[in-house]
Amino acid sequence: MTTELSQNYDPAEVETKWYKAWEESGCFEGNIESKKEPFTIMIPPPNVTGVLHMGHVLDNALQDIFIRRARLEGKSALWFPGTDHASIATQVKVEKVLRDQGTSRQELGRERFLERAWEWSEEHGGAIFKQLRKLGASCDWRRSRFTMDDAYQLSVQHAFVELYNRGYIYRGKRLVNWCPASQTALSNEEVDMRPQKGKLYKMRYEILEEPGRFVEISTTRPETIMGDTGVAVHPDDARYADLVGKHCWRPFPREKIPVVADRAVEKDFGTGVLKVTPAHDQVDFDIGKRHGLPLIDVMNPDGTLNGLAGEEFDGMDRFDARKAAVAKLESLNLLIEAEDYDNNVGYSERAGVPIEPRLSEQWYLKYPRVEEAKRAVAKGIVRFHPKRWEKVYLHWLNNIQDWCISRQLWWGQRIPVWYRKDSDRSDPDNWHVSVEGPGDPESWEQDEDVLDTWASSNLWPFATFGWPSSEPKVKAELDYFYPTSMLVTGFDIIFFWVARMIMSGLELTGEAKDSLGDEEIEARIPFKDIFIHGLIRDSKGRKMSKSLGNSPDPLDLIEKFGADGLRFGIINIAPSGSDILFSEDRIEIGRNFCTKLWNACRFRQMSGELSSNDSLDRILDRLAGSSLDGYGNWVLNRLLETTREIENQFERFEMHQLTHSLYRFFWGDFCDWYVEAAKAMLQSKNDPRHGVALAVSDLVIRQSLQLLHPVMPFITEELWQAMGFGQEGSFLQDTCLPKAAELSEALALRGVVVDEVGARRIEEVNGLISQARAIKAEYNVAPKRDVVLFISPADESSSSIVTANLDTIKKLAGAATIDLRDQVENLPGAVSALGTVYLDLSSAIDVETEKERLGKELEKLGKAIQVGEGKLNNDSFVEKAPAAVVEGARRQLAETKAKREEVARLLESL
RNA sequence: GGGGGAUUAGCUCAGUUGGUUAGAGCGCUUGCUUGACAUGCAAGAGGUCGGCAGUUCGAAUCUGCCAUCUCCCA
Repeated sequence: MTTELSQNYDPAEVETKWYKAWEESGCFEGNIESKKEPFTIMIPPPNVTGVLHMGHVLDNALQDIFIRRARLEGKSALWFPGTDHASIATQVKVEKVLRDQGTSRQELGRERFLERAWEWSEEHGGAIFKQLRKLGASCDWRRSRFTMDDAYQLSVQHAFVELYNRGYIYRGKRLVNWCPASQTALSNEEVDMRPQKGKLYKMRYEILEEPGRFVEISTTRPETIMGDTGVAVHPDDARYADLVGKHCWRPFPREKIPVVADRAVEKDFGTGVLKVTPAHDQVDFDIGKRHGLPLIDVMNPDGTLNGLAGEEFDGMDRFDARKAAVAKLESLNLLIEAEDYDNNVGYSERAGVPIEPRLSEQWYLKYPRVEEAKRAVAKGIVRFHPKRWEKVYLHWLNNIQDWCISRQLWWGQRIPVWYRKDSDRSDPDNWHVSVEGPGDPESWEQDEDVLDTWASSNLWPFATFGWPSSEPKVKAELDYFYPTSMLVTGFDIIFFWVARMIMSGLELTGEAKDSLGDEEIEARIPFKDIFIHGLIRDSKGRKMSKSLGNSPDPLDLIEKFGADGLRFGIINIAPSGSDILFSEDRIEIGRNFCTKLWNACRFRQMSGELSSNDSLDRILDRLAGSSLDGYGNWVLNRLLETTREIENQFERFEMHQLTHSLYRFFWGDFCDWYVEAAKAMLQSKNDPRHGVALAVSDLVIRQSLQLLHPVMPFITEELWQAMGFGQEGSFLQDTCLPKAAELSEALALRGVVVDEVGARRIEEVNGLISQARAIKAEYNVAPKRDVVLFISPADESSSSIVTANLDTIKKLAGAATIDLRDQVENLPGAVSALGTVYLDLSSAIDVETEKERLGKELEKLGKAIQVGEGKLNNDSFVEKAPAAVVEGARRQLAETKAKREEVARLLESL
């Protein structure tokens, strides 16, 4: 079943064709196959209304690579897809639409708003799945889950109730990050610190006990003066020691407030005197607590000031209030100066407005299993790749703070708590917490709030399977697929998501227990390996954003480079660092590599029959009994090396070298050297080496396609079929990728022993060819095959290698004839490990050019000899270094010396 | 203030337990329509591996200090 390859590769056609065939055949479906080892990845669920961006391309290309590799290794692979409801992000978008339509969620009411949100998510949802298919993602689409699915919501409620009953969830009144735009609390992780150009105001408050004496105070937030309930200085600050215990006048509303001493005050900041506004700042809140200062909340939920701020400020926006407060200070002659000041201000990540520390009653989660979560990573039960991210993870866990999980939003999972009607909500006696709700609903009202999105997505690895249902299917699947094999995600959500999944997995996927042993940890963790990749930025290192317009649409890139080209390109530039600088130039390599692959196969098709390719055994049998030529041996040796290299990369999760290994071997070794060398053997069908060259090519191409398939699934599938490697109705991914050791053994079984020493000699032949080409280039001789070369071999064995490969050397160096001679005079020559190669020039040689070239070479060799001799003359090197290293150095030095002698002789002869 | 990371060719980056004369892609220069491929082929220029000290027979690699940049947390 072979097809002739067209002259050009058409990704669009090939990609559509194969994705359809794959999906229809069900080959992406992950099922329990008890004889196979499971390999599971849960997709980091994208926002339901999101569209594919470059970050998704990288993240999902990586997951697909691991999943497809697992299939080739004979595992039962499951890549579980789904989407996240993205509570605040989606609500913000829907509210914007409502605003544009002249209405608001408040006007619609909860029920109708939720209808609109569902409409929105159904209308825009699923788009990203179509895009992921274009990318080639081999997810088990049948299983796709949405965090707002009924079953998933049930899991979330169950988890809440369970954690509540186990004492991890409590209600608390404290300062939260308040978003005045969305009017909800946010967790610390949802707040971005952004540098701001602001003003630092210096003002003065009069001392109550000493009329006429003032204390100078610096602040960036004069609009909160009305909430001041104290003034603080550092206890060691001699300047103000006498003031502690006295009072000063808050200018408006005029009120006496105490001066307290507290270590939280920075002596060197501003005047060293801090106004304390406990209801509007975390530090002030803590100071207020220590000194018993009252809390005065002067702000409304929407960020306007309220009546407590005084009549003139009532209803004023917080930013206007700042100006008004400054003006008022000025009019009271209390403002000393206003200087420019750069500071960091917290912004709501989603709504993009400055957050407001605000006193509020919320639900908190005291994280469960913190100790075990640390132990899981410290002991290597859960492994980060690259490893350094475990430091970031552990550092966060060591400084962990309770998590505010309630959100004053509507789009999301409603908190399963009911309060007795018309009663005090702060009193737990009036609470009902359950999945089912109270038996007499008419006497209760449900908490209006929903849960933080991450409080539902942290159950993703097991809730997707149906946890905590006791259905046999759910149990069997969890038994088989959980813990999942790995997680692939960006470093930016290690806190948001990764750590929280680990803790919830440890707490919820088994019985409630005081502490967990290592074996229990191993059974409960959500995944064993965490592959962390960087974030994609533009070529100047800026974040990709719609407003900058520096974020390319992946679908455009797919159109331009092909999905395979994009995948190869993006993986190729994704190093293990934290940022990935993207530019189109840098992924061209992917498209070019596809073209190369295509053409190499096309050349193979032109070179001979493809009729006996349909199994590895049949190809190997074609090699049985035939003696492998030098280049065949060399390229098979490189094939085995490359296969081994890639095995190691997958074992170690070091993907940054993957494309380099594949590229170097297929392009740099196979195409550039083997195919070119084989052309000599393929010239005549009567050449006994003809069949061997075809069999070697087929073996290399077959194995390469398998190795490349995880990175470039489409083109490899197309070529696999076209080259006759496939069998009717089967796909590349259903085949078994032989390991290097297995392949080597299978070859040996047929009497083909790949020999490394012989391979090294071919490297030397290549070196000689390069030298010949270099001389020709130096003399501007066109690389045609009409020159005459002379070679004087370095020794007997070199002579036989050169002789054995003479037609290849001719072909690759571009020579009509090559004569072996002992000595050659007055011709430009270059020295290689195998001997000296000379270019026969019909005209006289350019002595000056030649002198310069050889002089440079001589200098280089001289330096190398100095280094080598220095080492070997050093007794302690010879004594202490490993014998192999010393031996290597000796051999190297001898070779270099011989070369230098030869170059010196050439120079002399001029 | 606390913690992480980076610094290697013009640019973006490899360099895995320290061991030949430090590599790749892009860019640059030169020459090639060699019947697989100009999305290509060949040759070449370009680096005192941020600085200083230390450990070692041997350091881009390990340790310390310094400098610059960067990210995260407060």
